[in-house]
Amino acid sequence: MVTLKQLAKELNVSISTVSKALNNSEEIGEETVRRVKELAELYNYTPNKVALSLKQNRTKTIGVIIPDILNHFLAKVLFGIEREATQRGYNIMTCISNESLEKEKKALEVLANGSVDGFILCVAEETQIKNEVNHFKKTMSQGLPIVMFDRVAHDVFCDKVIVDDFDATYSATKRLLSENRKKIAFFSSIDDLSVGKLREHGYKKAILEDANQDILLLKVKKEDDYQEKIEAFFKANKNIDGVLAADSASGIIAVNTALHLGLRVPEDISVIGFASQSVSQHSIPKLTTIRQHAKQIGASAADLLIKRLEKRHDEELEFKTTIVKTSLVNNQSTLNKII
Amino acid sequence: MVTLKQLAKELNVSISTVSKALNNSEEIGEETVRRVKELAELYNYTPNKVALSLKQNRTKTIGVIIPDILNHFLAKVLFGIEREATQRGYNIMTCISNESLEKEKKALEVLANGSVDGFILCVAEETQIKNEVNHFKKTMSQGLPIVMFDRVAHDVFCDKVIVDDFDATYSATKRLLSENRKKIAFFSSIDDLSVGKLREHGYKKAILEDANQDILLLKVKKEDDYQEKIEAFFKANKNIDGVLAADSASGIIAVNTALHLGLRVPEDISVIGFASQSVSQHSIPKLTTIRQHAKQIGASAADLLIKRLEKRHDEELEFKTTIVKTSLVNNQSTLNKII
DNA sequence: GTGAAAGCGCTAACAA
DNA sequence: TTGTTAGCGCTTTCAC
Repeated sequence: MVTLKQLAKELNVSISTVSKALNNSEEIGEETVRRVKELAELYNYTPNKVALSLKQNRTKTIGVIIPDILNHFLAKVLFGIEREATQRGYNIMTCISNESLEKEKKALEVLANGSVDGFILCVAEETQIKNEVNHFKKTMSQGLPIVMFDRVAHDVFCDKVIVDDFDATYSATKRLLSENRKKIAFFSSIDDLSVGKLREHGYKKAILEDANQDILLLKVKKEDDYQEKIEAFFKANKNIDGVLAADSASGIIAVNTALHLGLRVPEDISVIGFASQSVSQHSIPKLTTIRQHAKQIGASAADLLIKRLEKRHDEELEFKTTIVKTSLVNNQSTLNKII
Repeated sequence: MVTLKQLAKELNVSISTVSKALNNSEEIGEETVRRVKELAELYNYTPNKVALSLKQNRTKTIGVIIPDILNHFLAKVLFGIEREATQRGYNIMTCISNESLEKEKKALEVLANGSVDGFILCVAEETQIKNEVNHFKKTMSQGLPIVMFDRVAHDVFCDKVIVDDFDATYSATKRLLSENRKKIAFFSSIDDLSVGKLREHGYKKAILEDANQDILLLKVKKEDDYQEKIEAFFKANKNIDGVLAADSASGIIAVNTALHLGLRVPEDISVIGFASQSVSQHSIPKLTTIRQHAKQIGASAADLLIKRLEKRHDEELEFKTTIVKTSLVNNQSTLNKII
């Protein structure tokens, strides 16, 4: 990499003259500016990012901590973050916590040494289970803002971007009820997560308060064979005519299992799941899905953080919680709406 | 962040003493070392990463350029890269090229200003179509090593990690032939990619040279409705009894479509696809899949790059191409092997 | 055993 | 209009 020093030497001017010329300072003569810019162009000069960061005490880099990059929703949020950040001149450093509290702490520490200006993160499962928040507070007290998305720690005051999980499953369940379904089950492999709990509550509210039916839960563990579990559940609970699936896999597998058992979808049984567009094609009929608008969640999170990073120092900025509404994409695993 | 300066002031010693004490230099007295370390501990001192980078002229950061983070295979490679890098004390800056040559160039430029010590990347689709390689060469000539994985540019001399795509589809096709299949089709939505071409060649070789059957290709575009296309293809080409799917979606959809059309899988038709473990569960029977060991690909790529970054300056290191062998996971969408 | 000083590449206040 | 200087935080050589 060519430096200001080298340009200065070659042009027989001082370093600061070169610097000012390149930054279009009014101070420098037209002719000099021209000469400097020409040589800079020729040598493909770009300011050294590290030196700039040191000088300006900010890196224009955002630390992103994701629990699981293989989760399609989280990957999509990352995509949204990256796009928004890039557009606004920020880079992202990505760490994967693997749902582990220890790794999450480590990632915060490693990046809080001047590498990044702030964090966007989704709280790890273990962290949520243990309800640990000190590492977040500590990081923020060091002057590094945090934006949490999807799974958030309620006891931490920071910007947040969340999904209306409760409303989403509440309305989806009502949707199944409007098809006159009498025995609606709820499948989940994420009942340890804050969002998993919210989704379950939405279902329960609709079932108990609006329909006076019984709750019917299937909780699957990540290491289970979903197909086996779901098939066994269908066999143990006859006449299930509706399924609401809280995670991305069990909706598709529910449809395929129902078909496998000779049921007609959606005539005999109606299924709604949380899934991406691509995964919703993995069943015939295609799965009716709750879309979370992951990209927009990512973009909003990046926007909130960058706004905070770029506010004037004297300016106060209240912590904000943005709710990104889900939408229901009607495919063929449900009937046309009746009510 | 507390700095050496502040510690020095508080301890009434010089900055260099503090620095040396913290770095366990022999020069400094035992007692001083103790005092310094105590205060550093108390204030939670960590060296400023940016200052270190500037001083040492290396960032311990790897730039990763991924064409599509929503592609499960690529996300998994990223996972492997991140893990290996973290273990070895490196951070990663992630950019997404979105399969665009322009963005790929931009990402290289943006990060080649001192932000990273080297790159790991998978060539964008547009770049492969236009066969453009100058931006890679330019980056390398600036002293930034590149490691390419999966889709590589053959005209660029650098470290590479690739999959044995040709062998994988060749053997998979032979596997179908060994089940005595007489009409084997090849589904692909990635025939623009280097790996897509290799996979097609592997299939063709087995069909033409080993079986003397006819080639039967279905090429799907990303924006197509896969279900429609595949169903139409099955209807237009009766008696297909084997499918080899080159991308991650069409295998699953092939199984589900076959079932939907009343065929028995694997009795009437046998299907093999490229897919992850989780996606292979999206059909009943589960899809027999070619596993690419994405995590290991990522880990190998990171290893190659870090080795190069950490070699002594006088040391020569030849460019290396690592081939990560695929393996076939036998699920129930194929018969038990006959031959 | 400890400290002063230089320097990594850059910007900006101040001097000329 | 241009140059000198200080300083961001750190390591390291060289004096003391």
